[in-house]
Order: sequence, then C-alpha cells, then structure tokens
Amino acid sequence: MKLNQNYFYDPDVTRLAKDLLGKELHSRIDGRHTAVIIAETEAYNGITDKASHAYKGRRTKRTEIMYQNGGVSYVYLCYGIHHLFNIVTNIEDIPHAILIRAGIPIRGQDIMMERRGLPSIDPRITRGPGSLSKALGIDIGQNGCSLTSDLIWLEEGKAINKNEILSDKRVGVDYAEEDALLHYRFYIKDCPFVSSPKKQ
DNA sequence: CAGCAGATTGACT
DNA sequence: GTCAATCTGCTGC
Repeated sequence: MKLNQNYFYDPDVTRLAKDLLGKELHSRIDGRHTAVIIAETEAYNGITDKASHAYKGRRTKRTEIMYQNGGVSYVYLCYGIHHLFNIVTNIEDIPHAILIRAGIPIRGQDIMMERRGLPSIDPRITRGPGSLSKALGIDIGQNGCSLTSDLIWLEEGKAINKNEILSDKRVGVDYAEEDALLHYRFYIKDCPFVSSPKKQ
C-alpha cells in the first residue's frame, strides 16, 4: 500500500518523523528496485529551527525545494561528497523536512551491497544518512522527486510499538545553540541499523 | 573573490 | 583518535 500525498501534509513534523519509523522506503533507480524499513529519522522544523537550511526563511536554489508542498524529496550534497535524503512535509511555503538517517534492507540487498562496495550484508550498508542514500541509489538527480511516483515512494510497512521508539538530540548540529538540544531524532530501540552519534 | 564551516564517511595512525 | 574529500552558501574585504 503506497502512502498518498495527504500523508505528507501533517503540520506536526515531529509526529510525522516518529510515524515514519517502520514505514517502507522504496526506490527504483536505473530500473533496479530496492527498499528499506525506515529505522531512524530527524525532524527539521522550518524557519524557526536553527539547525535547518531554511532557518529564518532562507531561500536559495538548494533550499527552494523545501518550500514546496509536502510529498517530494529534498536531496542535497553534504561536505561535497554525501547525498542526504529528506522528505519534505507540510504545505507550500512551510519548509519542514525529515532526514532519513538509517534503514533495514528488505529488498534488493544484492544491489545495495554492490552500490556500497561491501561483500556481505552488514549494518553499515544502510546505517547513516550518506550510506543509506548511496545504497538506495539516490543522488542529486532525485532532488524534487515526487514521493508518490514510481521512482521513489513509501509504503505502509509495519507499525512500531510506541515503547520501541526512542528520541534523542540530533546528530552533527551542535552549532544550532538551544535548538541543538531538542529531541528531534527518532529511532527504533535496539536496532543494529540505527546510527550511533558516538564514533564507531 | 577568498575564506570558512557544514544535517558525513572511511582510511589510516 | 585524526584527517582528507570537495560542493553549497554565508561573511567580509
């Protein structure tokens, strides 16, 4: 069951970030179908969030996509190397986004192993936002892609029990002052695919 | 236009 | 634990 456009219009980005845990994220890039269960997310709460690229209503060629209606992808290049995949939420002109940080492979594992250059199934394949995007074949070419399309889409998946969902500070946003302390990161308890904020 | 920092990862000491 | 890789966008001359 594919999630429809209305799902992404929720005005509460943290509620949606929690709800995305357990959902299936599918991609068909170069005709190759891969999918993961979403295991870790981070919410970016619009123009008042110092950690967001859209803080203070900043609009650039790169961030423009976040101001669109919810239900599209926001892919951007971090540190010049890594493609980070986000889901744009809320309605037009409200730049909410949810970063997908980790997933559990459920389809096309061999394709992901090949893309990641790993010889066997290993949590490293889809752990961490840069790794996940690479495993799914997502890069800047998938920026602005509709999430109800046949290229990238979400499916219902399985419901995660509330007591299996933990929250914490976001990763890599210490510069965001008081907003760095917000518990906007959500992940599935005891899941080996969830990234650790500590050094490996 | 130069300099710098960042929603990161992986190789190496 | 340290560091390089190297794109986007902000700050300041």
